[in-house]
Amino acid sequence: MKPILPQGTRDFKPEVLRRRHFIINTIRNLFELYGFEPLETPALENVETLLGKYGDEGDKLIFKILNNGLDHPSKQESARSEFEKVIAGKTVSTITERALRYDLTIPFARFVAMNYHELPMPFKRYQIQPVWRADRPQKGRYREFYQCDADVAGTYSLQADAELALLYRDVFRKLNLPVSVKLNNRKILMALAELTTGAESFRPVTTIIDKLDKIGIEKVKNELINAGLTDEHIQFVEKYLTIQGNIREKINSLKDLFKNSETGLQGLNELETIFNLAGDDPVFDLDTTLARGLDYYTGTIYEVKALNVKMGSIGGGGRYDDLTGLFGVKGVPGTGISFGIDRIYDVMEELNLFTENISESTQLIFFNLGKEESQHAFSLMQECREKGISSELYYDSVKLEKQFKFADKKKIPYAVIIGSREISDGMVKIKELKSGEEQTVKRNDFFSLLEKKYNFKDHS
RNA sequence: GUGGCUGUAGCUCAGUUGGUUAGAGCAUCAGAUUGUGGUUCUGAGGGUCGAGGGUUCGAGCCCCUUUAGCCACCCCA
Repeated sequence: MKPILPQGTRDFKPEVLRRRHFIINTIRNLFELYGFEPLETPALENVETLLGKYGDEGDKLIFKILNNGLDHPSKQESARSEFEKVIAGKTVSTITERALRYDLTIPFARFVAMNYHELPMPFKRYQIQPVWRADRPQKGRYREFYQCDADVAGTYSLQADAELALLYRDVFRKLNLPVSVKLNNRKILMALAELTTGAESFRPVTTIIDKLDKIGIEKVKNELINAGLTDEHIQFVEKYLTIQGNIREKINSLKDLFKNSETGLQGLNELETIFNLAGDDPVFDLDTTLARGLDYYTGTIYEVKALNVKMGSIGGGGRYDDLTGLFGVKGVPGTGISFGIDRIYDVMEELNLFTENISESTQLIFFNLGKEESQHAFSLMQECREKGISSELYYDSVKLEKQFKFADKKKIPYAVIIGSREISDGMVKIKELKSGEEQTVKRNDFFSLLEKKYNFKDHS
């Protein structure tokens, strides 16, 4: 049979994985620095846990798992009739009762609801795991991809929101990736709906204005007309969308625009508090067009866009005042962000931001020049390993061309050569493979040379 | 779910208006050469042209179906 991957999934080769680990480690270290604790949840959740949490579109994209044992004779009859309901678009627990995780937030909410009384509150957790969506793959979109989430449960404090904004800033600063971290507040969007066609039109109006950067102001206005907004309303929306200036100026203009809306002013005060805490930084921006799709956001919303590259958002998140209500625990607010490391990887690859040494693993390769020679090499290699220097000895005594090529493929920076001549002289030869430069030293001086010239540290 | 583009050697790709035995570079393997050393030279293996059907004397090339990948829409990380 042909070896083949399911659509939208990927194998990660060593050099790719090293780069992914570099991104993940950067994020994880900062999560820890900010006081978040690790959590993992199962790949599988019960279907009911996930359904209805992501809107109608989201429900369609959840991978559902067929129950086992449907072929059992005693079940065949009911399975057949229940399957009719599946065809009709319903989800039936006798056919499917488990599904693959769609994001990390709902499983987190489920976890908090289940463990509320044992957890330190507020609970700050981070989670780095794959999620699955039955979307059609395209650029920057996979059916299996990783999310790195940091969420805070159990506080209304805007300090948490400010921390998350700073976390975004720090991660992308550390990755050397130019981005814009955009913030907005759902309350402002709610006020906008209230001041035009009423609160119930919140969703259609926000989805339309969210498209502004994609389709332009004229098409947005057309769609708003179709949605039933009057000329007066549209004038107001246009004013809102075209507010210019730095963050402070934008907030002031918006305060003026929403002076009659308590909700709007509240959202603006929240944003002001967050920006004051987070401090001035050109990465931050107040983006009035930012809406975000997920239904549960109620306050701050975030989105991260990579600069100078054509790619959807590489991070997003927001505040949700009722995180666990759906699971029966009331009054637990949450706020959180997510990093899409697959897209971050793609962007960094496109911008050539990975440094060469990321893919280095083994630092020293000992060439195998024969039975007796390799015995000397083996014992010196073990000394290297004891000193914490990652090293290996080529297993077979094959021609050097092969051993060089092996070293090249594994991106090993240095080769150690111990041939018969070196043995009889009590010497060791070390060669920097990139430059071809080589140096022969007494075996006793080997480690001091490594330390001095090649900057190897003794980690033992 | 809807639409567009693409599938030729392990990889990147040529392949003329349909015409004999489908090519190149890289990679792989073998040999020669090198002061035991990434070079160079010589040679070899490797293909159901994504799959199935059709048109034709004849299809890698034209038509239909199907599948996979990419891209766009929807939505999103």
